[in-house]
Amino acid sequence: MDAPPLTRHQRRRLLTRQQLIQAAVDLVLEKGYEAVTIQDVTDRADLGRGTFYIHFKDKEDVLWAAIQDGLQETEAEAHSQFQDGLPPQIEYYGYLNIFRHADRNRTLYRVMLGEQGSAVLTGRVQAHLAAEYERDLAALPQKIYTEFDVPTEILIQVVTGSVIQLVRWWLEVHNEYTPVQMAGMLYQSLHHKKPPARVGPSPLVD
Amino acid sequence: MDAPPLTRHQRRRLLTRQQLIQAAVDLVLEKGYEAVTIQDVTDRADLGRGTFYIHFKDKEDVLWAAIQDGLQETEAEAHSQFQDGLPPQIEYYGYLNIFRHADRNRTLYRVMLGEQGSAVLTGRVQAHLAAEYERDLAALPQKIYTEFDVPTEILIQVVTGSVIQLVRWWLEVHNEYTPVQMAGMLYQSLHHKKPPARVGPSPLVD
Amino acid sequence: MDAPPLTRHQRRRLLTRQQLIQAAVDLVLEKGYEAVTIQDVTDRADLGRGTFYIHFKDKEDVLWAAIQDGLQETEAEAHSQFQDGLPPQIEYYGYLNIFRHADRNRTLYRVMLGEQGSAVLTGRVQAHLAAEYERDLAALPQKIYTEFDVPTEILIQVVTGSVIQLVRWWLEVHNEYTPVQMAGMLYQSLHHKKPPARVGPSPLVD
Amino acid sequence: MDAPPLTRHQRRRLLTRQQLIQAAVDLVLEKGYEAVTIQDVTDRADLGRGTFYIHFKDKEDVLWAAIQDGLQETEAEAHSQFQDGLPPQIEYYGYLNIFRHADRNRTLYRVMLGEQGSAVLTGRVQAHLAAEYERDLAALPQKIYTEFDVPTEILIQVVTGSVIQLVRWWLEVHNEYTPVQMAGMLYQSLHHKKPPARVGPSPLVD
DNA sequence: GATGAATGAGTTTTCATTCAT
DNA sequence: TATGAATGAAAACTCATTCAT
Repeated sequence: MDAPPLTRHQRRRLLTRQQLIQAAVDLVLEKGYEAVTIQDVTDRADLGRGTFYIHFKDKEDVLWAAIQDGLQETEAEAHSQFQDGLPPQIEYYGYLNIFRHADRNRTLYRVMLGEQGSAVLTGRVQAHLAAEYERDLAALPQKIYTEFDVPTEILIQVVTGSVIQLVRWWLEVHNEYTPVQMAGMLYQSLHHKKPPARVGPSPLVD
Repeated sequence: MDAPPLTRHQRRRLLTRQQLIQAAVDLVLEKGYEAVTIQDVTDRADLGRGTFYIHFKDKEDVLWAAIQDGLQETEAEAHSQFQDGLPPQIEYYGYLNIFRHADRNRTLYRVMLGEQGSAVLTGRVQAHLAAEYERDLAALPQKIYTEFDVPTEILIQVVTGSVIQLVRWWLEVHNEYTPVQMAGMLYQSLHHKKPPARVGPSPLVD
Repeated sequence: MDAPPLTRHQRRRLLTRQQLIQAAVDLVLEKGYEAVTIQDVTDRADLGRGTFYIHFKDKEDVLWAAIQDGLQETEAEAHSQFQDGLPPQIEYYGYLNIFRHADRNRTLYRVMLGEQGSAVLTGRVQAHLAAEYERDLAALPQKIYTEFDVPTEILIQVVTGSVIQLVRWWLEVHNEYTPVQMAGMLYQSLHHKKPPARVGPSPLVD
Repeated sequence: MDAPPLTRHQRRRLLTRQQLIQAAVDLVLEKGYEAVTIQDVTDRADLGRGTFYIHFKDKEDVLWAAIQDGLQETEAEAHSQFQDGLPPQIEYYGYLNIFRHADRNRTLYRVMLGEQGSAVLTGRVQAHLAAEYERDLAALPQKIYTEFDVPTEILIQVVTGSVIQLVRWWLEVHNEYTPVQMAGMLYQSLHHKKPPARVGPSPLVD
């Protein structure tokens, strides 16, 4: 976990890569996935045409790189929060984590999930979330939702479908809801229970 | 509702149009929205290049035409069913109607909702469903879901997100669930109640 | 063998094709095979960029089309000459036929055989000549050259190698030899016999 | 002829150069002259991109260097053989020398003469052989071939064309002929005489 | 209305080459 | 000397669209 010492060459390479990713994400949000060309990206990043191909294969490749960075960060945050035991109503905190991360990375999330993005990439994000959710469910001691005999695979689709659509709507449509409110409303809608009361000063405050 | 008598010319024109729509939908499912070209479509439909432009403006235009036909048919079916009063658990029958129609138009629904389609078009489908759902909700005498103080706009996102994702999953992943089972499981997941028991021979049997 | 009546469309298509072939051959002679681009060709033929791809796959494709036309014509001429019996010293007339045709199609032959052309295409020409020569040898009543027990496959290489190199040299280097002289000298070199004397007015005069 | 003592630096430099030449020749045989890029060469030689330009100007430059090495070696061998007087049927030994050297450098010769190579380079090889042959002819006391009054310049083309085509064929097509057999058959074909009988143990045995 | 040859703008992609390390 | 990231010019190639028939 030590930060590996990077040569100047490597640092330069990494910077160029980040510039390309940033330019690609911004442009997709502005013009829509299909309308963005590789040339747009290199122009925006102020790099030579060929430089793109040193780092990425095509448009999908850059964006998937951007998305993976985002997903990884979300997960890392989630896992770091619950190192000493899971609270009841764990799902609520899962939702909250997603809304918070989306709030801090609005551009990326709109590209990941929105109409400006690519159906293929959104599909991959959904599949990724579904897999992660399934893993988390399997790790839980008590089974949730099972009172209704609905198979896990179905529940996963319902939850991921709801979450993704709600985040998309939240980021696209003008509204004043906070991440805490959004997570609470989603929790209520799906679980038919009040979300945990906010008590005292907390690291989870938004 | 009377079938208007068509001239030979009109019938020929309509046939050409249908051939283009069918070719476009099939090709999008096979190669993905982005990869399909107008030439692909006319080649598959066995028509001249220019013929396309007599009927449609561009790729999006044909597919949106296909989708609108599909959506219109789904709604027509739904509304014809409940002409003499709404049953309790009306939502269940709404879900069921969608799954049934999707079952009979698998290719079209996969193009409408799946990864092969276009994010823009799927977005429009979602917006369409959301608007329709909102209309239906407003028309209902009793408010549903309101016990939890979740605003309608949020509920609409949760429901449409769930429905779309579940239909998508159902059509893409191999599974043996029937439309009745799917609607039932979705109803349970969202409403936390058993779906209506199936009683006797019924026009709603799948 | 009737000339098929061509529609105006087909005639136009054929003309465009010929324009592309002519432009390609001329340009290869001027700049060399490798240096010629598709754009050069369409510019020279005064046609749109994309038109090329309606007719040909790539550079090699146009040139091979040109070459095949040339080879076909040479063969047709040869076969039309000897319809009523083969003269003695038949090889001489074969050589003569080639030099005459090359003389009338200097540009094409220089592209086919010369340094400006492509090694791949020249290889194909050689293979074509070799195959044709083998066919002709097999059809001859008396065997030639066999006094030395050199296998046919070897002789074919010696003859085609000599012919091609000699035609190439003749077309590239400034010299005043006529086709009849060239054929005579080649015949002497390979067969160690005087070529047939030229007697009286003859359709074979150059 | 003394081996000059090389510094460590010079030895390293020479090795790099040889690696580039070897990589270039191998790649041309594999993919064809046109398809090979400088990057292919440096990748295959496991060297940095820029290194190429320290040693060579371009693709043609490396290959011509390789070819010159080959030609020089062939000539050196030829001249070392006949230091104490020319045998009769000297041409036979010239042919044999070429086939032997080609046999020991099959890859290089296929690149030099074959379809995978460049028409320009093959042209240069032919010109080189022709010049050398002309020099050798001029040095001979007795004139050969002149019984037929064929000018030397023509004979040179016939001989070099035959030799090159025969070597090319021999290396490309599967066959079991030895260099001695090939030289003998070529000698018979061109000179219409038996090649010299092989007598006793000899340094010329293959 | 249907056809399909021709168009040429727009993109992707490759590659030789440079240059700071 | 060797490196390899970056460059950007140059080509290939595709495709939507037009238009004469």
